[in-house]
Amino acid sequence: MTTQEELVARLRPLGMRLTPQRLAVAEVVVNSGDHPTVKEIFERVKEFFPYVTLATVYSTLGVLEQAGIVRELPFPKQSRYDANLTPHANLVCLSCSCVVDSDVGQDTVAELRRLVEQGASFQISSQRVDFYGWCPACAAKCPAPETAVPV
Amino acid sequence: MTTQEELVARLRPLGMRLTPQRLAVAEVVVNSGDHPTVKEIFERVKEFFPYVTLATVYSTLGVLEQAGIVRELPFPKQSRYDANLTPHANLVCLSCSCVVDSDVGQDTVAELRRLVEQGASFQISSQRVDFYGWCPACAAKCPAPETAVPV
DNA sequence: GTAAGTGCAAACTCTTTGCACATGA
DNA sequence: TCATGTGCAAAGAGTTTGCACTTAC
Repeated sequence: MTTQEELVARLRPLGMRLTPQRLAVAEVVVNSGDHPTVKEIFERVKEFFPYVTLATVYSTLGVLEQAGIVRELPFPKQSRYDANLTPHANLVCLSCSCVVDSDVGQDTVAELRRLVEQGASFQISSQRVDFYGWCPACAAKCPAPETAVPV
Repeated sequence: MTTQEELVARLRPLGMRLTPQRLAVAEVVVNSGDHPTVKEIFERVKEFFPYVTLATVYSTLGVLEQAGIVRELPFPKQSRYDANLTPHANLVCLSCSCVVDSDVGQDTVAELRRLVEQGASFQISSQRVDFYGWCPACAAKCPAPETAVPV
């Protein structure tokens, strides 16, 4: 949980203008355990700023991404946003569409990054690691279908 | 390099109707070392079928994805398609936008998958691993910018 | 005070859908 | 033969842009 004060302390040095709307967008993404879609971010911000528009949300997300605070995760039809930029894996449920960070594998992702950077002579600045499948709740409900297409 | 005959042998058992357009789309994606965008696939298929439409290309890509031949890789603003469904890492250049498979790290990706599947009790059916940065050619041209946003 | 941000509306682009004609099996 | 695919056109949806008013600094 990141407080508004902590967020301000983090964003101020970046030179961006801090408006209440921007703080709200940042707070929503940073404090969302899930990886919310733009529409979800919009809805959550609207609870505090009923007149906020999608244009402002998109604009702010772009600013926050440039500042290195969040990153866009394009999915089919829409993007989600992740505030965890450290090496990790996302778990994407093909049944309920929930997306959460895996709480294991971070070291292996970091190791993979080093391996690829050296072995492929490719200068890496960031990464995205997704695993698609079924979360425990959905796996319990229904046996895995034979054919499943990633979200 | 996959020949049309090999593709037919692979697609026939899947029960899908084999039209020349579908074969052309499949051939383009399977034989593209890069991970072409829908528009690029469209343009390449048009060399052989000048009257093909984007609707047919989209439809065919959906069929091929359901059949487990290709997978969609959503990027900001557009999707690319990958015919390599085995565990591997993609290298995405933030400068020239080229996307290629890493020729190292496959074992580590597979190991990471096992690790996550066991540790997170998440039933995995597929994965996407991207590293964003600068390909050797672009890294040589320009020093890495301080701030870079993933494609 | 002024450069930059917001809300609103329109525009843009990628993707999907509906339908008549064509075709693979 | 006939269920399914194709081409064409229009619609849908996510995202971006333009602009007058507002605001952080």
